[in-house]
Amino acid sequence: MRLYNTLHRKKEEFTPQHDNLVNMYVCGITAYDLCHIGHARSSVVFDVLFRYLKHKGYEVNFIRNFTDIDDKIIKRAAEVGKEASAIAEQFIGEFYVDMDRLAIQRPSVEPKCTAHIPEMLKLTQELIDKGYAYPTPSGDVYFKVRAFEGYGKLSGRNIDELESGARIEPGEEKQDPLDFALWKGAKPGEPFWESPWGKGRPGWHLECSAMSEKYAALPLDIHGGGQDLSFPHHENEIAQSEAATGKPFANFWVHNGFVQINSEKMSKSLGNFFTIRDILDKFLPETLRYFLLTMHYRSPLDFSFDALEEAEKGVRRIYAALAQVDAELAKTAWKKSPFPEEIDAELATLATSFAEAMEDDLNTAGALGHVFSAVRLAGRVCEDKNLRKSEGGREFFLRLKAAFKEWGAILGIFEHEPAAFLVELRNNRAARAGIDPARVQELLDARQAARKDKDFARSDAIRDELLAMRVEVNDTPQGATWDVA
RNA sequence: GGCGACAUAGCCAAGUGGUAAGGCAGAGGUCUGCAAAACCUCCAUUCUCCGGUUCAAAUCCGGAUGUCGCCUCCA
Repeated sequence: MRLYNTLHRKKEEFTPQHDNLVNMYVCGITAYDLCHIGHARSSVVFDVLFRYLKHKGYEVNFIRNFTDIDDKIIKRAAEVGKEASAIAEQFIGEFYVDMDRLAIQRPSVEPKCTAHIPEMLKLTQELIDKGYAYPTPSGDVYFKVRAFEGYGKLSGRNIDELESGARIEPGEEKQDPLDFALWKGAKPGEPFWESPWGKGRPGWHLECSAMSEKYAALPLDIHGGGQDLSFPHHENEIAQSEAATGKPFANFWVHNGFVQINSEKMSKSLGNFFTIRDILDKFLPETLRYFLLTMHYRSPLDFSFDALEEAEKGVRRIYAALAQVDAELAKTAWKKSPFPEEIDAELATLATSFAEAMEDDLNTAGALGHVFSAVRLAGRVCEDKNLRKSEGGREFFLRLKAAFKEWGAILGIFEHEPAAFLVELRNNRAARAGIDPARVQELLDARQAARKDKDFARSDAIRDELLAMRVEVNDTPQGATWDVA
């Protein structure tokens, strides 16, 4: 497959170095608060990459860390009067709740920063020994950025440009404003670990370098994360790891684009901030996941509840088609009438196109276009009396279901039982619209009675009443169903 | 100020040299007691603008305009 490599700013053919094994490291969360929709995007993107690589037959060693000690965690802990470790544990738990709802598969390894202090001390010592780092009197250890040739190669910056923006904060003992902390001496009251340089804790960038090296043979095949992490975090990881090992750190750098609100970056200060729970209070996880996949992973994605509602309609249409296919397959008698080869051929073409889209830098938006073509194809067969009753039609339906099963496993959607999912989706929409399903059923029963008596005036009056509640009635041979208009 | 990304229909969005996927919305039709859903048909001679390269450009190059991001913690 082809993947966009931030390091070279172009798409490149992806091949792992060790035969069939893919080593993939993705920066995980800092556990100090609930996850927001940006975390959802990043998680979904790399989950799809993980699923797709496995689908292609690779053995994927997927490492995703937890930053469980950090300034923000300490600050939060102080605010609520808890231990930093308790805060981290709490929000790691909340993280899993959100990830599970979004059908994010668990990575192969999920190392925590605090469980790898010895590895980080060792790496820091190595960097000091090789002249890439220095301790300060107050117990900090800094990485000497100018000692590392190639600093800036990922983010496309040169060191002198960076110099102009950097400054030394009061109290810091850096030799150069560009230098960054590998180890931070503990301030009074802060959690700490013993080190050769005194009590302290690791700097944020260090953990990813130390844990990558521990859980994978460097260089990594893929290193991923949000676009904002490319500088300085990923740049610093490269500096640390390459300075220490003398080997390239990662062959492919993959960065997902940002979630924006009204074309602006989401941030707490702007007040345009949504947690995953804010969304899932109103919409099904499937809807959010589908929405996130309708745009290419590198593009900025504008989030709004209106856009989510539009995505929801797409999800509904796909499941409606799958439910109809299931209904057809539930029949027992099949005719020997001929089934056009073109339809089977078209399905095969769509499967190829889907694969091509995924091969081309994980183009899920393009792939979903082909999914809809399959939906229309299914509709065409379901619509045709002869086709849907034929032996060939039955085989077509089975092949279509198999295709959806495969696509669903890659994208992490379409995996629910269609009829049950449609009811769940409708109830979700009804709850949002403030509709009482029991009241709807009452009116539906009354309407059914009127229809039985051919009292269409009364039947239509009831339907108007329902419509006023935003309930849309759909008469089928099996009785009336409803949805939110 | 430095670096970078993006600009495709009413809206969302694929498409990186061969003549504009898909979704939502909209129009007409089939079906229906009438509807709805589903299905069929239609809906960008054109890809922000101006130049250039090429037999051929939404795609490559140069310029302009606009939007956003990074340069500080950030998915």
